Amino acid sequence: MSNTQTIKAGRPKSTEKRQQILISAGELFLTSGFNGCSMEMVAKQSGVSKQTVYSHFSNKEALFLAVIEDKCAEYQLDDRHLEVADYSLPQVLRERGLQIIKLLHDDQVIAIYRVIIGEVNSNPRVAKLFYQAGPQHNLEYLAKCFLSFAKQPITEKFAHKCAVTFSSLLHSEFHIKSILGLDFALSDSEQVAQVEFAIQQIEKLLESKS
Amino acid sequence: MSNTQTIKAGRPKSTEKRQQILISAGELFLTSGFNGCSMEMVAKQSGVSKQTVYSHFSNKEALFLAVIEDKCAEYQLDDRHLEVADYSLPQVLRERGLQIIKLLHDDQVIAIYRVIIGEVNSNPRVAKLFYQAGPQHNLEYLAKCFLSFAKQPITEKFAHKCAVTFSSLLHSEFHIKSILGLDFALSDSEQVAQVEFAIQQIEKLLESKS
DNA sequence: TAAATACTAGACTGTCTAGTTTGATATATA
DNA sequence: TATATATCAAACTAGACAGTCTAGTATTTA
Repeated sequence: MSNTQTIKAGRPKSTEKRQQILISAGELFLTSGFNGCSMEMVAKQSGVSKQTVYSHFSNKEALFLAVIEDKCAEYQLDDRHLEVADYSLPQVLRERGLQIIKLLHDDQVIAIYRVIIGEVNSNPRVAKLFYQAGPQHNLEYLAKCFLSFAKQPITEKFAHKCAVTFSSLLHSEFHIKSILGLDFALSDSEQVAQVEFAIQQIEKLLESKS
Repeated sequence: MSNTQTIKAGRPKSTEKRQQILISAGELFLTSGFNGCSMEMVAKQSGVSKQTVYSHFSNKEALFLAVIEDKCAEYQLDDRHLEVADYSLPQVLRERGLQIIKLLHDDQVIAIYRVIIGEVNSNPRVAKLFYQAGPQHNLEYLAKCFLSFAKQPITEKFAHKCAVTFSSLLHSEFHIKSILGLDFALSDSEQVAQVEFAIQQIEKLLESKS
């Protein structure tokens, strides 16, 4: 294999400019949507010429994809519960559950959902990428937690069922409301209550299986 | 009050044409999105001149709103369980639950979610209208069913909690997957199993309260 | 210094589309 | 029949925007 950082003659592309373009495009895409923002606006907001935008990203779709990849990385939750041996299942669910609810309350995250859904027809690949990096990864992680921390040994399939159920109960009704731009925000105490409720329901599910 | 069907001189607008425009615009909006279809395309597909489209709907947004209102009416579920006295709660939930899951599997319904979410920024009013006519109405109806058919008397608040929980369990993970354009479809037997699972969980919830 | 590439500013092309206008024809009421 | 409105077809306006091109300047390696 050749060097990934191929040495080229001439002036190198500025990574700062690339980063600035990604940041500005992120802001614009997430507030105005894919169609609602032009390459002109991206260039202006990043303090860069239009040609520079095109030199870093071959077209608008490529820029969109890069922005979404960037956002997925930025909003990745820590997957560190599995490494701590002396956690109990409720503790893990309590912590992770609250993290998830907080994430779903973030304006940027809601905007990502919205803009990706708005582009499903023209950019199905982006939707898949987002789903895998976000919701799916999260479900798989929850399933692993159930497998590791359940008192009774359980099957992978049942662990996944628990993960989906827990996740559904967390999302409750507020998630779709948030995406639809309606009033939805839970207060801090409501968020905690929602997590506790989900944990209770999951414990009943686990009991009925043992 | 004056007559709603005000008599006007001259040739009256054709209700058939109006209907045909609504149908064609519906197809186009739902398959290509709001930005993905032009008034030109709507006119052509309805076999009508562009001017006629504008004579029935003052602009593209008004047409969009009319289309969504139309679709909301078209996909309204029957609210007839409440009128039947000798239903049991599980029976009601079984029937209504399956109706809901079937509805969420309908391509048109999924497309409606998608196009409305894609237009939230520019048309928040449409999103609200849709939510009220669809998800919210459904939750309220479920809550009424819980109030009417629960064996033990329950509070309105708890009935609502049951409705939201039942609904969340039905939507499970497949709803967001469907909106994101990913593989999601449950087989008939999986649909039934999902409903039964939700009912079981709800019964546990009701027991723990009594 | 020479060759190569990045970057800028701005003009430019080609296309698309919401909405209007026009002038002719059709269909309703009185 | 006279009048009012609907409908059609087609041209038109006005603006937006993705992507290209140009010509000059800046920065890098060899």
